[in-house]
Amino acid sequence: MADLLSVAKLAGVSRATAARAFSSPDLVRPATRQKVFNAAQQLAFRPNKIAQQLRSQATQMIGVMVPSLDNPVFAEQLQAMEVAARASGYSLIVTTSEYSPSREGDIVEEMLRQRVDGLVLTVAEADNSAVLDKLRLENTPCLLVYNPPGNSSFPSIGVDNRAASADATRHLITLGHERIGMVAGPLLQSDRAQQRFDGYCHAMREAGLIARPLVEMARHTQADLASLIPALQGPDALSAVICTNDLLAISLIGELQRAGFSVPGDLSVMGFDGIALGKHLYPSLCTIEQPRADIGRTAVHTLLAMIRGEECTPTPLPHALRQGESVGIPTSRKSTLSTS
Amino acid sequence: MADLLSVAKLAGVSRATAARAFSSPDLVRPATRQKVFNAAQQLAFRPNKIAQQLRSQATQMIGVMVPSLDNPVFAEQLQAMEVAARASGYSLIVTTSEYSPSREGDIVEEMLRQRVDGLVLTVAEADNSAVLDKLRLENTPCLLVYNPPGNSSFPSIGVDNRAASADATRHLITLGHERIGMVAGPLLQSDRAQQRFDGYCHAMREAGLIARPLVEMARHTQADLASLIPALQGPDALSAVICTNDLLAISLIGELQRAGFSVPGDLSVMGFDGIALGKHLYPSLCTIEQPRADIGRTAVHTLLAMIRGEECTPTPLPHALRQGESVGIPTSRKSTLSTS
DNA sequence: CTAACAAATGAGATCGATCTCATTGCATTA
DNA sequence: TAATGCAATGAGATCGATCTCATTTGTTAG
Repeated sequence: MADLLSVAKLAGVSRATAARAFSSPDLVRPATRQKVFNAAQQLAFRPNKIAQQLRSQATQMIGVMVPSLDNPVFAEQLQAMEVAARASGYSLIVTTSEYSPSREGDIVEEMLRQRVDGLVLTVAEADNSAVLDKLRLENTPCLLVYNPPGNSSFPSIGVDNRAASADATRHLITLGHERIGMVAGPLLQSDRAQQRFDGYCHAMREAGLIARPLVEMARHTQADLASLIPALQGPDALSAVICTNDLLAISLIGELQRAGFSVPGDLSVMGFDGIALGKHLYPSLCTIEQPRADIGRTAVHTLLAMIRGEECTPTPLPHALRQGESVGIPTSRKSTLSTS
Repeated sequence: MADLLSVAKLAGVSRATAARAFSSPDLVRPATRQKVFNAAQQLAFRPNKIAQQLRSQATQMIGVMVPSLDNPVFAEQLQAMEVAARASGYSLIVTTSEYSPSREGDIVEEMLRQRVDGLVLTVAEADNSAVLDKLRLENTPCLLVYNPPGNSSFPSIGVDNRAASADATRHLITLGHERIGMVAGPLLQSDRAQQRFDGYCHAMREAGLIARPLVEMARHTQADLASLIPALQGPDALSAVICTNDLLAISLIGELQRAGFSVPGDLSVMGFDGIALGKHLYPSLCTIEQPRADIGRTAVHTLLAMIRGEECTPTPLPHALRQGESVGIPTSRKSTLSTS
């Protein structure tokens, strides 16, 4: 590959002049400039970013780590990040931790060696994370996404999980539900799940209702109906559940229907995340919508500000309740209404 | 950040020895090695990949371009690629073209400047692509994913779209469907959609049935029922449709159900891609499963082989028909069966 | 005890672009 | 014509790691 030196030679100028022709054209006489450009064209010169990065001590690269791209929440966030980064001249190095804290460490170390200008991470547990402990000692700007701000001492982009979950719960309560449960993946799989459970408990208590224990599924994004069945029977049977993520909710709805239950007839189901697909299902998924694209964009812009050396204290982004057909009026209430 | 030189100084050795302590430890006397390691530890030395890359003329980075991460097909492929790449010591620079050929050009140029060791691309149209024309003149290894091999002269990883689509069609024909249609996004949005239509036409003709014209939806992954309604009415009403991708199929099913149609009662719907979610819906999505993770892994391994200088002529990966509840026996046939 | 050879280490160049500082060139003015 | 000044250009150092080649140290045999 042709380098600047060969371009300079062909143009009959020094490296310095050739470099200037590109980076500060007005410092070079038009005739000279043209000679350089012609030579560059002829040799198919392509500037070497590696050399620029070494010289300038900046890579214009952002390191991104998400748990998994198999979950549309992260993929959709990443899509927005990529567009925003590119618009600012930055590239993304994308990695996935597969929810494994040990991999988190290796990945971040690798990115630091690559001298990324900044990091955007979604870690398993922000409050108890070896990676973050290490990063606190570094001076590479670092931003969390989806992880609740907590004590991690890193700026964080995302919604207020606790409030959002409480809103979801209140929505069900307003519709007349009283026996509401929460369904999650393996316990404490993520700090967000924990916060969402807190929000649920809070809203239940607030309404004078009793919060049920978390119903744990074996997998993070796939429901096994058997674990839930007990809670759907007897006098205390749930009339509604909130799932800690949309994929879980969608698969739960599928399982319920396949088993002959009606949604929302027999059970109202809410999700959490607001992945795009949810809108197009039937019944459409009632869920808490996290502004995924907005989160991605904001993350990039906030990180770029940090890289520029500005102080940043991001505020939580607004969540929204997305109405959907997967939630209805509880059966008991319906009969009450019809007989009144 | 501490560099090798300061480590060398602190250890009281030359740069060369310090470097050797890391890259070829057996060339350095154990005692010296230890001195270097101690100094490195003390200064929190972290090797600078940029310098290594400049020196070695290799980045251990793969440039990846997909149309959009909003479609789980690409996200799931990318997830597998990332894991495979990391396992081989490579990192991914991830970009999205948003289905825009002009952006494809900018993105690839940017990656070439970054001196990625190789490229994995999914382009809009492989047979008529400005980017690929340019890349043919470069010597950066390049691999296509999902794009049919065609005349692009680049190795390509993916399934045989034509055969897969024909298989889907035959599946419906075997069940007794005769009035089968195909639903796609905006025409020729991608070469794959075209091939899938070809396969459908082929299988129809083969069975002595008439292939219907493609039903085009305004958007690539979202169905608008109105465009399809005409084809569902009259004596020639369709009994089954194949969608060119799963998202389209899922949203079509939702729209149909919402409008009071039964799936598969009134219309059988097949998808194409095999995204994970399809299995958990009710009705579960009958679809052609592309081995997305396998495609991602194979892409990485094939590209690495190309980078090593090996010749590669990848063969299409096997697709599979995934049975699902969204497809059933046609009503007419059902009555025939029950009366016989 | 020293020649001969191997092991260990160091000096300096290299990868490609860019920055600083010095120098040349040209024009304007006294 | 010579002096002053700015515009244009070049020489060389720099970023950090590594490779080649030369040199030194250490070891063993004669």
